[in-house]
Amino acid sequence: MTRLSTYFLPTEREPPAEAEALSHKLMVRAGLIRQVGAGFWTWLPAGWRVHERVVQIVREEMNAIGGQEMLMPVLQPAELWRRSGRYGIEELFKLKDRRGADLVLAMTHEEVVTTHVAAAVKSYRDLPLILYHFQVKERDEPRPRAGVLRTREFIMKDSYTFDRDAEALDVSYQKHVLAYDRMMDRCGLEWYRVEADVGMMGGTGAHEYMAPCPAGENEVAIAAGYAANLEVASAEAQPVAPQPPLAAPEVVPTPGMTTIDAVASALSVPDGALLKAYPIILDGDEMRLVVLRGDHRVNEIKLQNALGMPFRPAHADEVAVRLGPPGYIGPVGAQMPILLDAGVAPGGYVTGANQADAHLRGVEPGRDFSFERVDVRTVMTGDTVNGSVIRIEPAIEVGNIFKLGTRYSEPLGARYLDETGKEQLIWMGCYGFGPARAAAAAVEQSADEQGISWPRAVAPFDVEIVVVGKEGSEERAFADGLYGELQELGLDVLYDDRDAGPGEKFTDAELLGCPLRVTVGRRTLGAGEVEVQLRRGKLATSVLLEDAAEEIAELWRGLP
RNA sequence: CGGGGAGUAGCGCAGUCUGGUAGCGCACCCGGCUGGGGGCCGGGCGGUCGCAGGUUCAAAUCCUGUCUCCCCGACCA
Repeated sequence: MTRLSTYFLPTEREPPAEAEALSHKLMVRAGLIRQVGAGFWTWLPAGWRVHERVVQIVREEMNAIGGQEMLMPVLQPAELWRRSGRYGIEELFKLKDRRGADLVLAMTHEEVVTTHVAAAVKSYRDLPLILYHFQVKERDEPRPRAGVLRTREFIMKDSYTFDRDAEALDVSYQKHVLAYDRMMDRCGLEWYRVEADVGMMGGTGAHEYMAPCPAGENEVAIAAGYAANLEVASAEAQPVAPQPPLAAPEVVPTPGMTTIDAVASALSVPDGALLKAYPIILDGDEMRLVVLRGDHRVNEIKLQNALGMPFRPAHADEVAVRLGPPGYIGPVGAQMPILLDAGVAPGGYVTGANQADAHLRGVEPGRDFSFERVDVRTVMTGDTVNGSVIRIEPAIEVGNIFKLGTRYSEPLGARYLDETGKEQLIWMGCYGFGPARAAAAAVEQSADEQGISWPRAVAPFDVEIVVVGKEGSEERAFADGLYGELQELGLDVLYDDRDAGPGEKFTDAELLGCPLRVTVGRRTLGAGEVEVQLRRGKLATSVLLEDAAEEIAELWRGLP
């Protein structure tokens, strides 16, 4: 029953005052979603249709690679999470039942699915497996934001693969690459598959599926043939003008100049002619000096990955005691290992002199200090990969695929016997996909001044019929009939049969953004036609009354 | 967690400084006109001013506490 006169589609003329992101504003205005609390959202009927269309696409692609759909509970015993070592995670909602037993609201389902597999799988003959489900996930996010883009409760497709070894895991992973590529395409999104950080939980490889748009929370570095999350991106730095070489470093007075900017402008050299020293403390209280070009920034994720262990920036007093006055430190004479960033080309640089109010000029890496090469800087716009220039765009992470390895099979005891009767750990992968984010990304990428303009595959309805004419009129009668005919042709039709003005109906139709709008009014009816407008580009055409439904369906099939 | 902002009718807001009958636009309801881009006329409904305590003859307004929401940052296995 999708006559607008009886359908729950509360549209708003104005966006909520607190809304910032385009998708947030439009999805609320169009009557797709409503907020319940910080990070809690209701999907209204039309919004839920969008969500379910995305879900169906994901389901079909998962089934196509041999995925088996199931369902696991959100509420789980804390014990499982203690066993996997994830009970301490801040974002995990924890609660107690009436008997005082500790429970959690699951944020993903590795623990449960691995437990089942551990119990049931005995032999290499039982592998591989691809298990998945759509389920509510709960995360106590520090800061929910932007409508359904970042919420504390959301539905996610999670799949888990179980394989005999790393090579077999690669195969399962590759299947997911294929499935995910198709899901993103079918949702009508512009997207990139980017290299991603594997995070603290380890793992042996990860990609994220990113949909570029202004409201995105992630940044991706993109060049021809290259795409990576900025967190892990790597590229060639833009060169800086070489400085005249000196036989040995030379002290230059720089009173009060403790910033790159101040020193560079005092010496009339570009920022990139300086070397920046970033002192860090490792676990065992060891100090290291990370050295990179003055115009570059340390990427802490890359640095941590390069170190293979956590670190923290050194405090000012530690620097003063072990190296030199903060603001004037440098690699020359430093009594600690030096990590030199890959962005530093051979040549002479200006560095801190490890004494107050002085810098050194003509410092050459290798000649004046020894070092270990690392790649720990944040890539910038204009850097290059294989000669092509990097650009950086904000993007929404719609999905991610991740090789877990034995991270969960080990603590949860998921093992099997191989052909030789030897016990082996199962190799796992996990793969998430957020339908809500896919929907929001589609809105972000396709909206215009009038509202949403859905890709055909995820629109709440295929066609919206707008009838202009009062109850009992010839226009109404024709529109009523057309409504039925289009439905019989298999289209999802929204029929605006409200007793409202044409302006209001057109405005609402454009806000909701169904791919086709059919207008039935006296003007065209008299001419023996009805008007069909494509939401994208607002192109209007007319079709003859006799076979209007068939022609409209034909138009719809040809849409992107 | 740090910084900033906001809670008054369904939505968007004014009123708070300077205490004195709670307002505006849109939406909604009734009647009529209109019928291809939020049209017009007339008449209506709707609010414990986030919550609790305090000051006062009197509190949306002043004081104290508390809850909630938003934005920026941190964070986001």
